[in-house]
Amino acid sequence: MASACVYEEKTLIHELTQGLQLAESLRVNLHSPETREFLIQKILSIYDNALLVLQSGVYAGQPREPESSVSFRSPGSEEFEFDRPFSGQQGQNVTSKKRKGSMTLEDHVIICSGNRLEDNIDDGYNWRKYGQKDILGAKFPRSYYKCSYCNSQKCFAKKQVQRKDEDSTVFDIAYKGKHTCILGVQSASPPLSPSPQNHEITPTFHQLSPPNPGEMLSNLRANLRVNTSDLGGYTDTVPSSFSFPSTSSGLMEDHHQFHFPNHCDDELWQVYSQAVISPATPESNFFTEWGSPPSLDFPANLEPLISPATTPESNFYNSLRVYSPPFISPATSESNIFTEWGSSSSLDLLTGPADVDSDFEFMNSLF
DNA sequence: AGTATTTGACCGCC
DNA sequence: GGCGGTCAAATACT
Repeated sequence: MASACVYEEKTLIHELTQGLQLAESLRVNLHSPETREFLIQKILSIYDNALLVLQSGVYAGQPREPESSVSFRSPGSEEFEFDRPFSGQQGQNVTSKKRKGSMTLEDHVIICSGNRLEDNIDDGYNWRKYGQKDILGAKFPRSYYKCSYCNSQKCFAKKQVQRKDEDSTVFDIAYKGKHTCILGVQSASPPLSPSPQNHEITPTFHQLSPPNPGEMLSNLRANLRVNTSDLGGYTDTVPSSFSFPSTSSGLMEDHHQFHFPNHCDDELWQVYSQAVISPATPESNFFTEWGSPPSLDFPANLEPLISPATTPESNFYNSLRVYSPPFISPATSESNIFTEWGSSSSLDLLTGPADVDSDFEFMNSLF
């Protein structure tokens, strides 16, 4: 734990230092709306990351008591279990005294979705709603979803979606169980470049091994689509759906945050998505071996820049930042940014505005 | 007609 | 007994 704390401290310092630099850049670039917005988002993300590190308790040396539904556990903790179907549907926890359905295998995601409806939150999997419940003390009901392939493929992945009281544009999504379906994964990741391992989530502890970065981004590429059909109206329903692997594995509880700046109200072709995933387990040091950015086969119009976002010595998490020019070939009418990651990765993804080449170069220079 | 969603009832944990 | 999670019949949608 001591060494972990050192790493976390370095991560914090790195993040905050970067935030400082970005704030400085912001001051210099106040005149450029796009750059300004980008920098603000980056700074906010950095603060989010830093807070997550602090809140996780590992930095402070003492595990945080799980607050409400967000908690972090390591593979070594007792509550870490594998390959147990979610909920009491089968097998009903013989030993656990916990409330039915309160299994700890969860990924928690907080989504700032602008004005999107929860229906529009597309994480790449196919879900069927099977219940809705008013929760005591919550302003909005909680929706319960299960994988559409729960019957045909015995896939017991589930998720709960709850709109936040404080901010109705924010959804707290709890993923439980893991996808064992093939179709679900395939639909989530259309195989542009077929790679069998991309379409299967192996329900074993091996999921904690680092994903192949190239693979990861290949999936990302395969699912980068820009919605062109819904952008016509300056409506408040921004069509920037996104995807994330629902349950990286269900092996640990992670806390991810997604921010969806709602810019389409103002600028038609500006599609801006940013995802920040911050694994919380101190053991997430699987990616530290990424010495250099993976070689990627991105189409010319995507040409992302990839860089390790944290210092190599940081084992708390690593991020991969992907910047892509704004006009990702709109082959389909959906925006679907999908990534696949292990439990301990972090991925920043940003699709920039259309006419900001100079800003883009500037952003590139930041990393 | 087949599929998805809604919603009241039920179950089990606390 | 209260509450959260799930089931399943009814309903809506395609």
